[in-house]
Amino acid sequence: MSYSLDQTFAALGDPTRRMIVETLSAGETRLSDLAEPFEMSQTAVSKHVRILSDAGLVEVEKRGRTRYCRLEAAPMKAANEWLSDYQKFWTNQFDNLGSFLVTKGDDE
Amino acid sequence: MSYSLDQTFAALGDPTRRMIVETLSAGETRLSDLAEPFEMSQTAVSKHVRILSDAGLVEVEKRGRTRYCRLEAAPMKAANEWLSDYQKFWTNQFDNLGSFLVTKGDDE
DNA sequence: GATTTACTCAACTAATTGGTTTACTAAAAC
DNA sequence: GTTTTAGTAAACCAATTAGTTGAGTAAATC
Repeated sequence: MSYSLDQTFAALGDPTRRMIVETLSAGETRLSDLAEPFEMSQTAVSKHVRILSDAGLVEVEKRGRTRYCRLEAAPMKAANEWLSDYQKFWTNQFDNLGSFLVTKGDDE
Repeated sequence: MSYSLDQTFAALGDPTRRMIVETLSAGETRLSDLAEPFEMSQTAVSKHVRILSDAGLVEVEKRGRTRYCRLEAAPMKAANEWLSDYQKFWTNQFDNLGSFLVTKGDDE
């Protein structure tokens, strides 16, 4: 139910794996089709998918001889929420001295 | 100006570094003070800060013999936006078949 | 039933990571 | 001016990562 932010962030810190996630956002995809666009062996892509599935970001289902992969976005929610806590630091550029506290409750 | 998502996500995929970010969100902190709560050498913490600063997440300023660290949240914005693209996959639990396209434009 | 397809598993390699210690520099304090 | 403080830099180590190849299995096709 709760996957670690460690695994989620680390899994997403690789361009191949983010590409896989992007592909899967279009819908369920066969492992071999996932691997096709990459210039690396299917074994390598399979390992990436394994890391994503260990992180809870991908579900792999075996039907016949084929592995179907689909996105499981739940862990991304936690990552997104963790990041959102820092939104105040990038929306306005405060002087990074905690001065944002003063503006708490203001409307624009 | 644009730091890589690779570096941002990878940097945040470590609990020590996320703790450092959390600490820095309270305001500028000396490197030695950052290191204090961790059960590892200051050198190790210094390396973590280096990774955060390479990722653009932390600015280090030398004043006298002391290094002052402060949060630079800008790269987190990009990471947050990347994640937000997948929000539709965790807000309602669609059957991961792209069926959300049908509901585009619905209210609630 | 032989062949092809879609994979996994195991073994290996090179590079990176996360940590250590020891030695050094530079600023501050005594 | 000696000592302490705050830090870096270099060398090292063990574990992990990102890839490879080669062999094997199980399902589909011919």
